[in-house]
Amino acid sequence: MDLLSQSKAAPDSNACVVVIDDDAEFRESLGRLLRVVSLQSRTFASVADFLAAQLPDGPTCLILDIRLPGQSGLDFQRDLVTANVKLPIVFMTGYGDIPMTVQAMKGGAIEFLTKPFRDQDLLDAVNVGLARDRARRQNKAASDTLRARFEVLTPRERTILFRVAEGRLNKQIAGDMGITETTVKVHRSNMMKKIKAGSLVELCRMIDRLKVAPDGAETSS
Amino acid sequence: MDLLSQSKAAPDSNACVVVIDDDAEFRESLGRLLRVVSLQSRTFASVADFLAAQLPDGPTCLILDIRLPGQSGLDFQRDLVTANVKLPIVFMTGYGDIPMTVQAMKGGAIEFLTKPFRDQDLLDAVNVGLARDRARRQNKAASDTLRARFEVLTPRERTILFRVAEGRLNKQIAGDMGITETTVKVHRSNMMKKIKAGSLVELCRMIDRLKVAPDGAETSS
DNA sequence: AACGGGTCTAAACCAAGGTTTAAAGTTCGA
DNA sequence: TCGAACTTTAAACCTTGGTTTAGACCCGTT
Repeated sequence: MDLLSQSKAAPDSNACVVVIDDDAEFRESLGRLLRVVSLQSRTFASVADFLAAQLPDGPTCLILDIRLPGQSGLDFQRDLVTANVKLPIVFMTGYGDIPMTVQAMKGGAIEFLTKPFRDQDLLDAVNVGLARDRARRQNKAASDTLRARFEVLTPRERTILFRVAEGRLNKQIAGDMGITETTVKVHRSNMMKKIKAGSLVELCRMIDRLKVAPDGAETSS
Repeated sequence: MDLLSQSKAAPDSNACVVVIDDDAEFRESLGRLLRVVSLQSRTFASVADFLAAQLPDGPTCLILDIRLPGQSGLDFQRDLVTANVKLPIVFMTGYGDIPMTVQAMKGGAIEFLTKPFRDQDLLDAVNVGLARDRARRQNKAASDTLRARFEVLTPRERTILFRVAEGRLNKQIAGDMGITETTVKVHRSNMMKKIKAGSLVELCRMIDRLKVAPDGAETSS
């Protein structure tokens, strides 16, 4: 969102492609290819090297070789899934087989390319990956601000929030909780202000978003 | 997900596994295996044979050979995706390669098994497929009844429904449409009865479901 | 021409939501 | 112990939502 942010079509200001491959020449070749299409890239020889650096803060796509010194690409993918890190991954390999491919794709890989591959195939996959990560980040950002607002609610305000989201009336909520309707109204009013919901339907959608993405998970198309 | 898993939870009365493979002996062998775990199956030698029959009406999972007389398994998958038929597919093949695998998995396949495979691997995949189809059917059934109710709404009732779902007040809707608040209230009331929404939050969720699944699509986990 | 469905409205009424003011009890940490 | 945050309530008031009754108009079909 800066002054020069994507002049017009420019898909991203700070998108970054991370290449992990143990072949130095190949890494450089990929870096050049990406530069041609105006994509930043950072290259590493191993997973360990990548982990030693820090994650880019913009939309990111991983290009991973399957066979790597130390941890393999597939192992790394499994770790990322376990750690709930949803980086899009494009796999490359010279020595792949079908079970590896299935595992990679089940793990959510964007593409599984066998070397040698056409440059365009890689670029297409990277663009899909970046688009997916962009969408995921926007989604996550929205969920995070929502969660932050939810955190400041008092216990009473939270329970009333959920009752309201169930469609219960103030009167019913008051009965459920053993307090008066006035009190419910006060809590409800404070809750709506804190969570910045302008209407009941807005609140409803906020709640549903909170419930769907309890820890940053999401369903990308 | 073990061999006897059905005996206890009995996940389905009328689940059906459809096997399409040109090897008659193999078909029969699969049929026996499925019968052991109490799964109905129907076998076909080709896609054409399957299409000539009619789709089972319960939860279904397809087991497809890649290489088939006539249309190949991958072609058939592509057609199903195009036709928006979301049957879960488990692929089997004796002569697969990585691009095929990638295409199949991108197309939403549950599994891609290379012959020979372990019985348990197939059964696991079939159970995942059936579970997914079961969930999809439930989802679709709910969306369908909702859509049916939406269809009986008059044009006025529909526009008011959407305005309400945007969080607009009766007064604002009246202003937007150039009619009185009383009229809005009447349409709104009739609309709520016809669509069987007991509260505003219920309506809100109904609308969101209609919008998310405009033609039976859905996001399975 | 008669009928039904859809649209529109007024008037009157009741229920539910929302705000404000003012006050008081609890709990917990500084 | 003091203060801050949380919780609770009454009372009064206003807005919004929802229903009913009764009537009117338009339009297409029978």
